[in-house]
Amino acid sequence: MAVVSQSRVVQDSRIMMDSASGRGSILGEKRGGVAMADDTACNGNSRPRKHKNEGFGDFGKYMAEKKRKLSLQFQAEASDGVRSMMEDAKFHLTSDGKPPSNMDVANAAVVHRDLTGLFDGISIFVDGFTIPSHQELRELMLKHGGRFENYFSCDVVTHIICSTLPDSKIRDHRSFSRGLPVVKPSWIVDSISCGRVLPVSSYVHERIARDHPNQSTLLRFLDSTKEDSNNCLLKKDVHMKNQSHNVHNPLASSHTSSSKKDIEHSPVSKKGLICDSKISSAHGSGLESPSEYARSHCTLGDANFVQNYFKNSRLHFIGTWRTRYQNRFGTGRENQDQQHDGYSTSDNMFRTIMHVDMDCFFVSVAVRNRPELVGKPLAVCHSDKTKGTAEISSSNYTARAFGVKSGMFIRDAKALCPDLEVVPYDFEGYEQVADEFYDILHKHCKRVQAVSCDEAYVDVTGVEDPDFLASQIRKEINDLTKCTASVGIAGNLLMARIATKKAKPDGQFRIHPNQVEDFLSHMSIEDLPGVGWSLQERLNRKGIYDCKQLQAIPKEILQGDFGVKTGDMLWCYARGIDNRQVQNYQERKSIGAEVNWGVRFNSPSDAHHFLTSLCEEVSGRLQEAFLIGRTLTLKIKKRKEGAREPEKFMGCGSCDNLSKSITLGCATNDAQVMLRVTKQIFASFHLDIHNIRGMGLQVTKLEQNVSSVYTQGQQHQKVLEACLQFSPKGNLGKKLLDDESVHRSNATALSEIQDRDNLLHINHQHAIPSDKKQKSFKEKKRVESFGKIRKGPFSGLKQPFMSKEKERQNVSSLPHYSELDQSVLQSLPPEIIAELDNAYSGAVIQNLTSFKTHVTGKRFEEQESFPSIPLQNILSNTCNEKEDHFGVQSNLIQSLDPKQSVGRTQTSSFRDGNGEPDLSSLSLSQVDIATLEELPYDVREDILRSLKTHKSNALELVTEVVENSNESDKQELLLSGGSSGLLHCHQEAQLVGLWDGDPPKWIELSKNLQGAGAAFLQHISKAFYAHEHPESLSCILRDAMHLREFLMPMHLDQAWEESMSFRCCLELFKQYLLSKISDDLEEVYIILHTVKRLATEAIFWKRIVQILVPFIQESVKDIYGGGFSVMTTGYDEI
DNA sequence: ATCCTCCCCTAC
DNA sequence: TAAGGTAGGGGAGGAT
Ligand SMILES: Nc1ccn([C@H]2C[C@H](O)[C@@H](COP(=O)(O)OP(=O)(O)OP(=O)(O)O)O2)c(=O)n1
Ligand SMILES: [Mg+2]
Ligand SMILES: [Mg+2]
Repeated sequence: MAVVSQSRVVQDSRIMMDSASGRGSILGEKRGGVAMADDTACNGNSRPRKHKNEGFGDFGKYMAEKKRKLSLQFQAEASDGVRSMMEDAKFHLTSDGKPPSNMDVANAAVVHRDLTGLFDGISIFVDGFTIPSHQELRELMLKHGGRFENYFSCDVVTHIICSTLPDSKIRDHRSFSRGLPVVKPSWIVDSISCGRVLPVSSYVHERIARDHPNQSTLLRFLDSTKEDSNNCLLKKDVHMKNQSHNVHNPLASSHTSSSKKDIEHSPVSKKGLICDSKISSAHGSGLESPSEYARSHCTLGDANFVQNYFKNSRLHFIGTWRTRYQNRFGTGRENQDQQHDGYSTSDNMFRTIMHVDMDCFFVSVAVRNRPELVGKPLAVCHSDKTKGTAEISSSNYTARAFGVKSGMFIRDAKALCPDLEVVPYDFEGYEQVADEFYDILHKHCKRVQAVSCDEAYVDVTGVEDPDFLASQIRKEINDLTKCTASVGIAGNLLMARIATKKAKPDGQFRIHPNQVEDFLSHMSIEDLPGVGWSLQERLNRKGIYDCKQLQAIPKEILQGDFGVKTGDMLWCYARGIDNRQVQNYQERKSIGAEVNWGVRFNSPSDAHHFLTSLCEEVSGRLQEAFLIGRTLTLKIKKRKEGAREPEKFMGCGSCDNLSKSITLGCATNDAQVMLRVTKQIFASFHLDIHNIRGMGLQVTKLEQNVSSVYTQGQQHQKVLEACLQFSPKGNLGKKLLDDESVHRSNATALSEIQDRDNLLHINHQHAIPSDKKQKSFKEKKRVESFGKIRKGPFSGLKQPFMSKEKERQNVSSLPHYSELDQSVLQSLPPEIIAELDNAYSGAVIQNLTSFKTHVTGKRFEEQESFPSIPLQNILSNTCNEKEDHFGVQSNLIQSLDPKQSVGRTQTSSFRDGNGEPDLSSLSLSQVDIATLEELPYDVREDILRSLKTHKSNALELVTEVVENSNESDKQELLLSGGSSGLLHCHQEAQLVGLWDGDPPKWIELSKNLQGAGAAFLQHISKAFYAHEHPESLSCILRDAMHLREFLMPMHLDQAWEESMSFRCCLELFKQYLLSKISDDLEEVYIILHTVKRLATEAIFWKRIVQILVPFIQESVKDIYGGGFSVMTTGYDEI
């Protein structure tokens, strides 16, 4: 089931069409454009400065340092009062807070010998995740006379370095390595240790060596041209680990913000914008093959283009900053009051809002320790070329006096200000200063809304002297970061923001309520936040230039002209009204990645490779956020007809934007699933790949990925199996078999499973690839899901049951695709779909797409992209079963919700119409809790999982269930993690009553555990015994903390979230905290904060917190009522 | 009315 | 030579 919507061709309004953008008006009002049209840049005496590559590549080091600091800081707080231990801890730390790394070893060797020329003539390109890291390898190479290439070019690079090689990488290297040796990083480390360059032979990756023995030119050609490259995408074993999510390093600037303001402030008058002569004369294809240099810096020359690009993109840095911030400081959602949305929602309360923004942030960071630059006009930019098209990221106030602004091309900036000095990017510096900045803000107030890495709103309502607080904060920022910040203070976010503008640089400004009107009446509309290039144009066209004029327009008119909300916004803002609240936390609604620079393809396989990178990138980000999503949107920038190679180097130029989306029946974060869908969308465009200038992938309809922890993993599998196989009288079987009619809902819920059985036991075994041993965790999960489904003993109920005999017969061959019930297919979890899809080489997803497309009456324009199997086959084949399937399901719905007869829940709507059996289309409110709670846990779990659950929805529902449960059920349900009832499993049974006995049961249990949490458990076991009479977990924890660095699982295997040790840790805390909630809330508080601190350092703990906090919060709510928050902030306040 | 998709706009 | 990303708000228009 997939919805495919039709694409539309859209004009790009954001990225300026080079200098030609001035023509935007031709295209109507949605033109954003800027551009200094003047090509004849002044040839000022710029002092060329070698900055390139100096500022980046070291982000990891900052992160390590940050980690170390956090460690120490944590230590100080966690062991508070235990000074001597703290000293101990410090003593144990190495310089970077970790055990000595390979690099340390290598460095140690250097001390003894002069190896500065060791790697003379050797130039490496590092591919993917390595140990030592990319950055460390770079340093090692540079230090020892070698070269380090950020981009792959077979002309320069002599060795490719990489650690682990997923299949996909092998393929990449075949086409990209051009016969160069692909060696392990230890070759470098060992060579340094030995003081000579060791032969690569023992460091070569065998698989590449085997697959790819010194490829001849001919072979290479064949390899890269065979449409085999297409297939290879299907087979890629996607490993996310070497993604670039943690990377943040880079530079860049965009034309983006140049939109309105640049026009306004540009020395070139608005009407004076000049057409790009190249464009106006363009008649040819507009396609020029990139120069050798360009080639090596675009998608054509770099197998890891996406990753490398992001490492250097400033916009990527600021765009992804928020995620890193939340990972460090937590979501802060605990502090969220109830929301006031909208600009005009009435809110009587008088507030005091502070807006804090660093002055010319990137420049300030660069200048921190370079006093010699003070006073000069400065800009942060990748390039210092007088004719360059690199963008200015930030300029200082001296340079701004010349008109130099963010987003401007360097050549234009140089034209305005020939003395402009360029300083390089320093992404780790920005990250560090931002951390310090927020540390200070958090220290003063817990209601902080992070706008960006250099900017935040703070609600300081109730503070007696906000001006003093502002000066205090500014001083602290300046002292700590050596950068200046400005502060605006007012009664709402809008006015505070405006006040900051007035305050800059290095100042503060307060707008009292009675000054608002005065202040605004003199203000141009484009200075209103929210009014960009487009709105400004539209307003100007109506003769409106300042707020006073805007105020004269009745709200209804504005709403008619600009839309209800926008009109409201304009009306309110013109009067200084803004009732938005300071929001600590905002739930993420989409995750995406796009690249619109350096994108050039020569063959479909280039494009497919790029799509693969995008999918891996997005999949990785989803996984890091523990999210899955249902809708994939592919966005493509296509060279506009007649547009030439852009003026901006490797830019996308003037483009049409195409976009199309597909909604899956089941949310996913699997790169392979995403890739198939994405490739399908891509194919449907039928583009000449030469015209593609940019692509992006976005995932929406996000849900929390609970399945990775409980529902679809091994545990759940075992529960079901145990229940079905060994306990026919257990909940599940009993209710069903004993009393069908009474427990109809049970049966119907199970019918879903059963239907899957019908579908899957035909093929579940052959669907499992033979090379299981190298299969990923996900693969394993799928395998087990199949196992679960085939075990169903309820086959006699309604559907024909396939005997074990027949089952076996079918092992060797796939049933014809048309034998599969499409409607059942749709309701399968993504893992299973992916598995089936693999077995049918992509036909499943393709057909799900068409199925839904047909059913909803939408059509693809591009028929060819559609499956070869006639729709009738699918429908006719499934007709009978569908009746049952849907009928049964609708029974479930009805029984769940006897009161409501919402259209969707009616039987008929399931039978006819779109035939969508998707439980997820139900809203939670349609589910009758009373019925639900009668279900056995397993069934309940299935239903909950089927329901559309984003974030805490599932939890809320479960909480409701819990509230209505009897005490023992409640305890059990709670213990099992909120949304899963897994305690029947014998393994799970071990996790019950972890604190029973003396010593508590977990001590014994932890002895036999391995994996992520085992080290932690064993350490606190020791701490437990070290205490004569341990009175609380918090004191055990505190004493164990000085060994904290050993408690941080560094290498999590893929199944860590389901490992016994992880679950044991989780249960340990859950059960303990539960027992403390009623009589020792302080203990609960301390524990949660301690764990939350650990969470800043390791994903293991982050996950613990993610599960633990909402869970405990709910329980606290049960006992103390709402409004009682266990967590105040992510960083200790109070 | 309300939802959904496909955009555009805005901000950093 | 260069690194034009990311996410939310919201409007138009169609389906229900
Ligand atoms: N088009 C843009 C806008 C901003 N930034 C980066 C560089 C800025 O330093 C940082 C913060 O953006 P601000 O809007 O706060 O601008 P500055 O801090 O540079 O200047 P100001 O003093 O006006 O705040 O984001 C960028 O790279 N490109
Ligand atoms: Mg700033
Ligand atoms: Mg800012």
